[in-house]
Amino acid sequence: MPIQPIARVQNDVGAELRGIALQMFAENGYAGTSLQQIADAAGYSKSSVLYHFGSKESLFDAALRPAVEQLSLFLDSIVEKLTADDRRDGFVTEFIDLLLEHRLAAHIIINQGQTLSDIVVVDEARGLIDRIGESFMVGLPTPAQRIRLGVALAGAAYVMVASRPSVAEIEDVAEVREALIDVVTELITPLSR
Amino acid sequence: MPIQPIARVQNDVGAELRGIALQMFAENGYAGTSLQQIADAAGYSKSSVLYHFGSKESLFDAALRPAVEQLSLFLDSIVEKLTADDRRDGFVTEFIDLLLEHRLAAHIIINQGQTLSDIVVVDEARGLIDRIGESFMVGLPTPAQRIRLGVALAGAAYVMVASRPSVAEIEDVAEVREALIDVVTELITPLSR
DNA sequence: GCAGGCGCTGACCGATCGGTCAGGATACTC
DNA sequence: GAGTATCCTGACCGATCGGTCAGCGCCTGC
Repeated sequence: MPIQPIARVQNDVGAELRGIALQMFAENGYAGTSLQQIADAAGYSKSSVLYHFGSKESLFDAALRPAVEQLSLFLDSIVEKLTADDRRDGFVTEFIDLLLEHRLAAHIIINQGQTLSDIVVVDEARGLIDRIGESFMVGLPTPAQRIRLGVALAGAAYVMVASRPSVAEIEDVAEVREALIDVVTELITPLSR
Repeated sequence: MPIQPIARVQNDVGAELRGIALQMFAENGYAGTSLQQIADAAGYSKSSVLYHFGSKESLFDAALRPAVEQLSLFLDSIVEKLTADDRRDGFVTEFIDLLLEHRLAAHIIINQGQTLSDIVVVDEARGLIDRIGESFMVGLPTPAQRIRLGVALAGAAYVMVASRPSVAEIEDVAEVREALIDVVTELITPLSR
C-alpha cells in the first residue's frame, strides 16, 4: 500500500459528512435538519460532527463550497467570453451542466436562498447568481426581455431541481439535458444583439 | 354602527394572524418561523395565537387554505375547458393571475413544498399542481415536450416568486404580467395538438 | 347581582436545539 | 515505557421549540 502522507482518514470522514449533510439539507431544509440527524445518518455522534466542523453553519458552508466555487469559475468564463464574442450558445450548455453536476447544492440555494440570506456561503452564491444575471442582462433594457431571460434560466433550474432530491437519478439525464439546452437556447437566442 | 351578528372581532384577529403568519412563513420558512415570532409580530401572546389556531400546523393550514381552494377551482376549469376546447390561450392568463394573487402562498408551496410533504395542506396543493401538470401533459408523449412545458410553468412561477417576499410590490405588475403571459404562451402554443 | 362564555395571558411542561468540555481510545514518536 | 496528537464520545449547558392549563378581566343574558 502506498504511503499516505498526512490526514487520510480525516478527509474521508469530512467528505462523507459533507455529502450526507448536503443531501439532508436539500431534503429537509437547513432549519429542518438537526446535527443529531446528520450524525445518526452518518453513524457518528453529534459531538464528532462538531469536532470535524466547528458549527452547523460551518458544515453547511463546507457542503455548498464546491458548487459555489465552480459557479464562480462559470461567472468568470462568462465575463471573459461575452466581451470577446457576442454569441451565447456555449454558455447555455455550461449552465445546464453546472446545474446537473451540483443538483443538490442548486436545490438548496434556489429553494432556501432567501430564507438563509444571513449565511455567508448562501450570500456568496446569491451574489454570484445576481452577477451572472446581470452579465446576461447587459443590453436587455425592457422588463419583457429580462423576464424572458428569467423564465429561461429559472425555469431550467427549477425543472431540474423540482424532482424530489431523494430520487437520485432522473429517468434519462442525457435526454433531459438536451431538451433543457434546446428550450433555453430558443428563449435566449432572440435576445442577442 | 350596524349590528354585527356573531363573532366579528374573532374573524378580524384570525385574518390578521393568518396574514402575518403567511408573510413570515414565506420569508423565513415554516421550520424557521416560531409561534413566538408570529405572536410578537401580531402584538399578541403565543398562547393567544394557540387559542385561535390550535396548533402551528393549523395556523399554517389556515394561511394557505384560500390559495389552495382557488387552485382547486382553477384545476376544475382546466379540465372542463380542455375537453370542450382544444386551445389553451385562456389558461395561461388564468394561471399567471392566480400566481399573482397568491404570491406568498405560491412562494411557500414552491420553495418549501417538498420539505413539508407531511403537512396536509401542502400535500393537497402539490397534488393539485401535479394534476394540473398532467392535464396539460395530455398529448405530450416525449420528455422534450414535457420539459418545455415544465420550463414554461416553473419558470413563470419562479420568476414571480423569486423577488424577496418582503418587497411587497413588483415594479410594474401589469408589465410583468403581460411579459409572463407572452413568454409562457409562446412556449406552450407549439405544443397544441 | 350573578352566572357563564369569550378573548387572552403568564407560568409551566417535556423535548430538542446548537454548542462546550473533560476524558477515553488508539497510534505514532522518541 | 512515556509523551503526544488525533479521533471520537457521553454528559451537560442555556435557549428555544410547540403545546397545556388555570385563571384573569370583560361583556352579555337573565
